[in-house]
Amino acid sequence: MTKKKAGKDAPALPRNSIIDGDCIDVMNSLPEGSVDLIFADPPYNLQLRGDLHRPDNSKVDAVDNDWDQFESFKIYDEFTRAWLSAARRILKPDGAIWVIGSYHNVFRMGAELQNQGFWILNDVVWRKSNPMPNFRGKRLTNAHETLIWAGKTEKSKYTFNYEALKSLNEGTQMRSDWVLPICTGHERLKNEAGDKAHPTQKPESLLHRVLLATTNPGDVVLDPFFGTGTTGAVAKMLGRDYIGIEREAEYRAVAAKRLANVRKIEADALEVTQSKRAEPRVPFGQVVERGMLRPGEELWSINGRHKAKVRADGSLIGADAKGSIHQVGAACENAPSCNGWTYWHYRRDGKKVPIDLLRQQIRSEMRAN
Amino acid sequence: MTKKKAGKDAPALPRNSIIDGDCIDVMNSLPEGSVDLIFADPPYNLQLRGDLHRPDNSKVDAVDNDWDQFESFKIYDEFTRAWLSAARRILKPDGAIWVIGSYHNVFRMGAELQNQGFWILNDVVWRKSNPMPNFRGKRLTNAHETLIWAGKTEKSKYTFNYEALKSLNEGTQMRSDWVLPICTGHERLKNEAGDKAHPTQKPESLLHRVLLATTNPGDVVLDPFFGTGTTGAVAKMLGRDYIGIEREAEYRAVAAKRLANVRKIEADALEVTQSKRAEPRVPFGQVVERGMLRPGEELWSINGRHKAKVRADGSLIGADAKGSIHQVGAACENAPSCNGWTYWHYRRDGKKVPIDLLRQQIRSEMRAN
DNA sequence: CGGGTAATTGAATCGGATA
DNA sequence: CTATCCGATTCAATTACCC
Repeated sequence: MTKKKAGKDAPALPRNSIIDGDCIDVMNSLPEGSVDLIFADPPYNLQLRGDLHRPDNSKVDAVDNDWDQFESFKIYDEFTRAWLSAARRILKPDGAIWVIGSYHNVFRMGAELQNQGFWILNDVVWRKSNPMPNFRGKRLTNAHETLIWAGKTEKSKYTFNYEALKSLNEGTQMRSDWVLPICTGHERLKNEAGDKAHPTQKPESLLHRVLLATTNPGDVVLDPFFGTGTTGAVAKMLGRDYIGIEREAEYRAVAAKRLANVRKIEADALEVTQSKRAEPRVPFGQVVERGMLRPGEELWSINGRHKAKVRADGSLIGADAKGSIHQVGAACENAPSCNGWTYWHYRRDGKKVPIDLLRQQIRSEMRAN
Repeated sequence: MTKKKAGKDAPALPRNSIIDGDCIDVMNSLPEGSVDLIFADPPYNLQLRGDLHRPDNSKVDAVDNDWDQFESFKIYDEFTRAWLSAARRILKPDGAIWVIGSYHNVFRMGAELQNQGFWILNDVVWRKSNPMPNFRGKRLTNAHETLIWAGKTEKSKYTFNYEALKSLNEGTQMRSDWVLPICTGHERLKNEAGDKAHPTQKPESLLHRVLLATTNPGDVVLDPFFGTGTTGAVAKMLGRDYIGIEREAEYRAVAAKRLANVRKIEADALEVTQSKRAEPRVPFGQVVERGMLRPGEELWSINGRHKAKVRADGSLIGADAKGSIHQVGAACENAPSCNGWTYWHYRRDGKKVPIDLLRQQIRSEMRAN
């Protein structure tokens, strides 16, 4: 009989399977110290009040599932403590965990990770390239989610494939902010009725980066909130073993079907070609924020016939119009449109300088990283 | 004895000054409910070791081997609880707070904000365009810090200059991820020895965006960890009043010198793009009263599919409904609500004109008095 | 099949004044 | 406190539809 770390009733690790049940119970039944990586996307505990409509009067399909309802922060904290503790037990000593959340829950998860002795390695920001806007104009567009990457302990010799991520990032060090689109189109799984199969399906690109960065082929990746199985699909594709835990039969069915169709990809095909980065858009407001032009300063038109004053919010106020550098320029010239960047000039040392020079300066700083 | 909100020893609010002392003591001495906005950049865990006392008042030794991680968090949490509680007391009912931190402390601050009843409005990622690289290649480049923006309570009617931020972003609404460079160059304050005057000086561009977004001219902005006074400098420049609390004499001296040299920008450059919500309300009945539309005249929906007749009391009567311009519009579109001003059009010279034009005319007459 | 336009949709803590 | 009414408010990406 082989020596094993778990109690005698602990089953062998059920690699590449989807387990039915509550994730805390299931994890407690698995052998201690047996999993290389855990990726967890738990309920966010959104506290939505009424309905929300878009400006075109269509209704936003909210996440109102029972599994996201908690009575209080205290109840949510107890839930977090329980599943994180169960997750920690089954991690190998050099194992690591990723959790993802929004401001509703991520601070509580992060604090509890620290309380339990996990060692935070990075927090990572998933910057969504196409987030849902803020329809009422009452807050900032909620354009990101936060991931936390933590080792089981401070001493854990965690896996980090530095070079792989560097090449993913066109040869420069991967940063803690990742720009990736949300999961839409064909990748978004639908049920028979044609509706989304799961309200919060994550994009495969996100898991691809996580698993490429922090696991090796053959590693065991466990996801306690498996949903429709994005973690499993990417793990299988990348030659890692997965274990999914999911208590909703409907999600398990979708995930099982999905996983059956996933092909492991060849090692040489793993290299991903990143799309070329477009020249970053620079709003004129940044020129003001950065103090390159001062609110109240005057700009002159390229022909010298018009002037306008810079305001603190990056808008201009001219003789007859106020608005963006483009709008006010167009109004001055009585033209349908105008490139404000080349139209407006400021004075330095008696010379007229196009504001586009300031934009170029910002862009070169951005490129320099 | 008159009833007042602050304790009897509470002084008047010391606007535009830098106060010497521990921020918890100082805030507790200020009048309750008197501050519009708090911006706080508290010290991190590690930096506190030499400065903090344990709950039993024994001094924490920086090189104390008994200092374990758990106790470190416990003491940091007590510190966070104390200063956040003091901050909350002096906020106006509709006040708000910003805190900034990294993964070392921001999760604990966020959780405590929620525990105390602050209502998180957004978490904001300051994405550094020029971060320090991770030299050892063991983790991701730590390229961001996290800010949390929270109202004093869920019900607080917080200030948010939506249009101004939209303007800063050249016409599209501002997102929760902000790309701004770190504080370097001539903006970075140096001491006599030529070293940086403060280890974590924040860029003015960051404060510019925060204050432009969530305060109005004349508001009181308090910073309990004032450091070299970036919050005060930007507040003064933008015509807001500041209160800085700082216990290190060296930082206070640098901040005082800095603030003396800050010029407030002119009032007209401070004006910011206004929301339509600020415009005075015009009842549709005024349009009829003033004879701009005659009772009996027909209006057409924006899509041309519905019509309705104007009645003498400023209500409409359509095919299936009667009532206000908004109610009849909503009924026509089978929508939960409708802005009748932009929905309904009248005919002049064969052209369809939105009735909102008539409202604008009335408003401009009101402005002219 | 192509090209252009319209429609759909996404982890959302999304009013405020007046009676 | 609740109920009612006015009226302000969206970005990127994909898919569907039409000619």
